[in-house]
Amino acid sequence: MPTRTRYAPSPTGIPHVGNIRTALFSWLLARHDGGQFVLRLEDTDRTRFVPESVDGIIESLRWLGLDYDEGPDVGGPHAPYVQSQRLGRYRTAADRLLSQGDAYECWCSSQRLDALRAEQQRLKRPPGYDGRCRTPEGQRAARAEAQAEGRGSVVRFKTPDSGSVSLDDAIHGRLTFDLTTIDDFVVLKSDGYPTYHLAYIVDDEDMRITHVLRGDEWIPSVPRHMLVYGALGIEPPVIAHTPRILGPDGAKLSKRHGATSVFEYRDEGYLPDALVNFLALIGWSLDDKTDIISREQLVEHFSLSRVVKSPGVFNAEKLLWMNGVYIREMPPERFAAVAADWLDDRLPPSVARPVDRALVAKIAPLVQERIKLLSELPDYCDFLFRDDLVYSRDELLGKVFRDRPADAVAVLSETRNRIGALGDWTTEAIEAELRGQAEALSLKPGDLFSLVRVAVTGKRVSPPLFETIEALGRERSLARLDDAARALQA
RNA sequence: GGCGCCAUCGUCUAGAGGCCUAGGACGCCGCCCUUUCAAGGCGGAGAUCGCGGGUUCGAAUCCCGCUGGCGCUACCA
Repeated sequence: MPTRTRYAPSPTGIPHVGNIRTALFSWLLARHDGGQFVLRLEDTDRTRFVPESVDGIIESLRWLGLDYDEGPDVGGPHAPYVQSQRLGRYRTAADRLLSQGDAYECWCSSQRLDALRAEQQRLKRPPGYDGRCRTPEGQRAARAEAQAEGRGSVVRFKTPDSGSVSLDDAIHGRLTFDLTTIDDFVVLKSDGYPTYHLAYIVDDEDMRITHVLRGDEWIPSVPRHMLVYGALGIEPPVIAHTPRILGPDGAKLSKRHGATSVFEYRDEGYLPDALVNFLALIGWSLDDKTDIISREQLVEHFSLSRVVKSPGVFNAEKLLWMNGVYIREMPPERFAAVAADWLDDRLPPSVARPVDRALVAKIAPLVQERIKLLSELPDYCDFLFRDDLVYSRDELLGKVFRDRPADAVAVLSETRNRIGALGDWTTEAIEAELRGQAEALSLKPGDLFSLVRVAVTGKRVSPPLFETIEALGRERSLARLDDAARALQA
């Protein structure tokens, strides 16, 4: 039987890195085993449904490279892959439970249920359905009230009053639950939609899912699920409860900890491969020393047996470091292409589009080894693509020329003349000339270079100076030296 | 309150009785390299393996208890 896993998010918002990590594990497992990965939308809660989130889910998987073999937009042999389009399947299952006596119709109002719960809490008793509709008399009375008020019924699973059920979790090992504390739970809502407890089981069975991976916040629901599997005569798939991803304070990862959606990471300039690598290592490891691991290696080595049980804190600094590693490891041509696209998107509108790809190709290797985020690109090299530099007098002069601006002007003009007279406009020639000038003026090389750097780039931090000047070209470089000198005289 | 899950450096983790005077990585601190910024190299600090009992010649590793953190406790997933 081929391994089939699925990612079954409910379309209620933008994909969260926590959910995505579970999706990643599911994808890795399917790919490792040469099986299939399925996308299914669990949209049974009409009150929380956010239509746009469907595109977000699909786009986030696409961006991360987690391709699926079957899903709402690509179809497949078990279509439809959207729960709201499969209501008949759940109705059939619920009817079977009803006819078998494993479930019953419950007509209790939500007001009664709320009041019941409040009372139970007040008495410090475990909250739970009291079973009113479980008895013919109770049910008759409740139905009469409901029909008088025009309310419908739900289908409730009849949980045994005693005994226990257990699951051999692929990550946690054997989990056993005492049924005495489990109340009768709803499997079909009054609007005809199923609850998660019924829907996922029916769908996984229909779709031949062999391995279910989900967050460990689902563990408390396991006994209910085991009961449903049993009543429906379904052999449970392998079930694995994955550890959760926490924020730095140990609480659930949320917006106040920083970015939580994969799109935020994409838009900040993280690389999908870096995020995949990082996420894979929260809760899973290859060995005692591997931290940079390719997608292919991940697929080759992934195993549920190496997934840990304990929750992991999202270490944003490590992700940042890792992204830098991935940027540096990109083939230079590829980085240049990515950089050009990024600059096209992010450079100020005043810069002509599309950006000069040849220029990008020249500067890209120099910035590639200095940035950790693609979003640092514009700051690092915008000076190459615009000529409207604004000089800060303080930055231009620095500490060295602070009290002698006239000297700085003279130095700038000499630099202009020296490199203007250069025969070869090469990095080597420019460097030799500037070093010669520094020596002639008995200036520390760094002091001269800083001044020239700000003049040419407008910043104190830039890619290496000589290469930068070469890339800028003779004409533009000379003009900037002039501009900077003028700015100091103004 | 009830039920449950988890527990190794600040963080991600390695560790499945002796290989551990607990390894790697991020971060942090030095030094080196250096035209800025990075990157890189070298070195360092950092965990009495939550606590207490057992079992054993020997425990981070097995058992029990405790504590702490977290989760669930909806006609949400």
